[in-house]
Amino acid sequence: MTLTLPDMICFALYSATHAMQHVYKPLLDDLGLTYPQYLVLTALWEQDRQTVGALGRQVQLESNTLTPLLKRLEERGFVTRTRDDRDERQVNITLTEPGRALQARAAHIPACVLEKTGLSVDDLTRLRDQITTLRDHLRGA
Amino acid sequence: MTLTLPDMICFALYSATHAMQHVYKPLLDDLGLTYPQYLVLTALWEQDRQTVGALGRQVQLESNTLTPLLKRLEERGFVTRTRDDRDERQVNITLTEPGRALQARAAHIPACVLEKTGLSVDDLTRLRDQITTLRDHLRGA
DNA sequence: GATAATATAGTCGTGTGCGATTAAATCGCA
DNA sequence: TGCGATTTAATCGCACACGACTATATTATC
Repeated sequence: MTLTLPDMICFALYSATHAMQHVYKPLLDDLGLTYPQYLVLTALWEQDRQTVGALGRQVQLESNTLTPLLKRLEERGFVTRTRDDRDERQVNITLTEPGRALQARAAHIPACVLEKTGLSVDDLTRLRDQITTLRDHLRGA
Repeated sequence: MTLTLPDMICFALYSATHAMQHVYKPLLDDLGLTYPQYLVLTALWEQDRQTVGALGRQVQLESNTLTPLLKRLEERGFVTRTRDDRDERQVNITLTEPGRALQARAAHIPACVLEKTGLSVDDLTRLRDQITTLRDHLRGA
């Protein structure tokens, strides 16, 4: 049995993810951020000073992806990367003042995206929960 | 207002897409295919001999992504790339015999993935339709 | 029939993702 | 205390994605 692309839930996810990033693109361009960089900063705005590993568990990325991304954020002056004194294996990521200031400049983004979805907050919340449940099943949880 | 990652539907999509690709990975490794390559072949199994542009409209990718991907599929002997005689701007992508044979070797994949989702076919169908609707809204349809 | 506009693939540069591996620090346990 | 196992980032190589641009072919307009 072979399904066609429109029948496949994997393709629905794949193409919806790309469409979502396409909506974010112009909004993030104004801040000079890529989409994964925005996700990492969102985690840091919620909780500053996290290790690479802790950030990775939140955004679901490994150090092989995060390390170069974080170096780029450091080059742009949004975060600092410092070895932990107590455990030198770990690297602490801390927001700089410009990095913190981005939060205010990004505050309008969720409403812009919500409007583009054409769905109500309730519908989106339900859909988000279903997608999250699917993801957790796939991850073997 | 700033949402946390678990609240964001964009992150639900993003992380679910990665989890889905993680499930496909070992299944596709057996065939020597990447996930986007599998999507392109799915389109060709449904309808052989398509132009680069037609394939791109189905999998939602541009020629800058498709051309190198299709060259790799050609190198592996799964497709041929030939300029159209009537319109030399277009390149026709055609399955080879090994490329067609892959369809049978991939036939078990949908059932394997379905099982990993832990959801019923009905639930998945409903979820797929909701995600597709969201995608089409985001694309401005 | 010449030429501007459009369509189609392709090229290039940047930034992810990720499997495999490495280097260094810490931990566990005899 | 010493030493193997584990943890943590980082490195490397490959394959997407995609914006910007290019080259060529076709179409439209006069």
